[in-house]
Amino acid sequence: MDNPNRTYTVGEFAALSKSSVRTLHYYDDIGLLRAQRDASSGHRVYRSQDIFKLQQIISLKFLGYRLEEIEELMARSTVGTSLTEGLRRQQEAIEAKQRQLEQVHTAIGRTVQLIEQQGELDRDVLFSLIHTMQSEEEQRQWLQERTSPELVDRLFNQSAEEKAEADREFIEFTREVRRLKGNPVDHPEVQALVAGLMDKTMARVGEENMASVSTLSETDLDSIQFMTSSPFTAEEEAWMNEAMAYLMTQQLGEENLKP
Amino acid sequence: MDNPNRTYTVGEFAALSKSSVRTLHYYDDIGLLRAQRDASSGHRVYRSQDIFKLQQIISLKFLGYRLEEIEELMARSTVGTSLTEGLRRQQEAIEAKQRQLEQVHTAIGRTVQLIEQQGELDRDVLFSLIHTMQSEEEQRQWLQERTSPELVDRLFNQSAEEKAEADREFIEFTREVRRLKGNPVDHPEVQALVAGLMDKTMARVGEENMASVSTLSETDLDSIQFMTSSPFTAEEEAWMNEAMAYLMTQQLGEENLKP
DNA sequence: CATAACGCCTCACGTAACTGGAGGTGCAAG
DNA sequence: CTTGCACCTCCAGTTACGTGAGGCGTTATG
Repeated sequence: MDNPNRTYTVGEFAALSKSSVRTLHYYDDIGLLRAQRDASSGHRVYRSQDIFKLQQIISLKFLGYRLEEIEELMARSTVGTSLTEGLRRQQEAIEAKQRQLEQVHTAIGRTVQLIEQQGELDRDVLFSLIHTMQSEEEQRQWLQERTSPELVDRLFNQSAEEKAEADREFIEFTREVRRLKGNPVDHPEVQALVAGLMDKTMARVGEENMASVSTLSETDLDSIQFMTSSPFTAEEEAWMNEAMAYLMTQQLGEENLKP
Repeated sequence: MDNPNRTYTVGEFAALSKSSVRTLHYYDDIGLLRAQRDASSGHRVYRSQDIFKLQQIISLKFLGYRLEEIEELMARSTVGTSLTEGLRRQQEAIEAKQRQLEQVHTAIGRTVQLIEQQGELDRDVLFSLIHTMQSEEEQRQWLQERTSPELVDRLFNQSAEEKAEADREFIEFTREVRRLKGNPVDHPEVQALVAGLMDKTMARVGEENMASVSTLSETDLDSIQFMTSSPFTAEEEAWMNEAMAYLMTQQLGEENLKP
C-alpha cells in the first residue's frame, strides 16, 4: 500500500487523475488546487490528500459546474439543502438539453432518410424541410394560441411514418412544380397539381377543423410565411397562386351550373 | 405582401431572424453572411434574399455544425450523399452526448434523493458516492476485462431502487464507522459491523461468482483503490482492516472447533 | 565527457461563438 | 439645444484548457 504521505510530481498526478499536466498547472494558476513547491527546483509537489480534492473537483465538473462555482462550493463546509437546490437546477438544465438533442436527433434522422430515398436533393428544398423541422415546436405553440387544440393535435401528433410520408409528398410536390413551371395556369396537369395540393391539405387539416383555420386573420397568415420558409422563388409562388385562383373560379362555376 | 426587393437594417434583420445585432455584425466580419453597405452612412443593408441564407445558417447550426463548416457547406451547390455522411457522424455525436447526459442526470437524481432522505451529508461521503456514480462505466469496463460477465451483470444491471438501496446502505455504513471508530476491534458492535459488511458484500457478489473475484491479482486490487474513492481516513481504513482480520481469525477458529 | 533525452518550469498565443462596453456619427423629436 | 435612438468601429473578455517556444536541471548513453 502506498503510504499516505508520499508526494507526487505534476506528471504522476496527472496520470493518476487522468487529467493533463496543463490542467493541473491551470488549476494551480487560478487557485482551485494549489500545489506546494520544491524550494530548490521550483517544481510543483502534490500530496496524497490532494487526490481527494482533485477527485471532488472532477466530480463536480462531471455534474456540470463551472470551475468558479466549484471553488465556491468547496470553500463551504456543509453540503446540504443549498446544494440540492443547485442540483435541481442542474437537473432541469440537463433535461432541457436532452429535449433539444432529441429534437435535433429526429430531425437529422428524417433528413438522412429523405436523402437516402430521394437521392440528390435540391438544397432549397432540403433547407426548407430542415427549417420546418427545426421550428416545429414554435409553430405548434403559435397555432395552439390561435386555433383549436384538436387541429394542433392532428397536425403535430403524427407518427414518424406519417411525418416521413408528409416529407416525401412535399418533395414530390416541389418536383412537380419545377417540372410544370412555365405552363399556363389552366394547363390540365397544373390544375391537377394544385387540386391535389388542396385535397391533401384538406385531408391533413380535417373538415371539422376548417372552421378554426378560417378564424386566422390576414396578419396571422403573413407571419406564418416567415415561419415556414418556402423553397420556391417569388415567380413560382405567384404562378401557383394564379393556378389556385383559376381552380377556385372553375369550381365555383361548376357549382353554379349544378342546380 | 412584402415586395421581394425591400431591404432591411441590421436591427430589423435581427428581429426577423431572432438573432442579435451583434451576431449579424459577427457573421459579417467573418464573412459568413456579408451585408451590403449604404454608401453614405456606412450602415449595413440586408436584402430579402439574405433571409434565406440566414435561415440556412441557423438550420445548419441547429444540426450542430460549426460556423466554419457551415460556410464550407454553403459554398457547395450540391447537397447529397456527402452531406449524409456528415449527418450520420453528427447523429453519432449526438447519441454519445445523450448517453453522457443521461448518466449525469441519473447521478444527480440519486444524489438529490440521498440528500432528501438523509438530510445533511458529510461532504466526503457525498463526493465518494458521486465519484462512484461518475466512474461506474469505467469500473464496469474494468471488471468486464478481468472477471466473468455474470458478475458484471449482477453488480451493475441493478434497478434504480436497488441502487438507491445500496447508496443508503453505504451511508448507513459510514455513519456506523464514525460512531464506533475508536473502539477496540474485538468490540461486539464493531465485529457486528464488519460481519454485516461482509455478508452484504457476499450477497451482492453472489456465491457463484466468488471464484472469479479471487482470480484478481494484488495489483488489480491496488488499482481498484484508485477508482473507488473512499470517504474514510487512513486510520479508519486501517482500523477496519484490523477488525476484518480479527473477524476472519474468529471464524477460522470456530470452523476448526466444529468437526 | 559531451550530448541527448526527460520532465519540469514560465510565458504567451489560439480556440468558438459570440457578448459587452467605450466612444463616435447622423438624424428626428421635444 | 439637447436628448434619444440606431447605427458604426474597435477593443476586451468569456471557458477550460491545448500547443508551442525557450530554458533549466538531472539522468542515460555513445
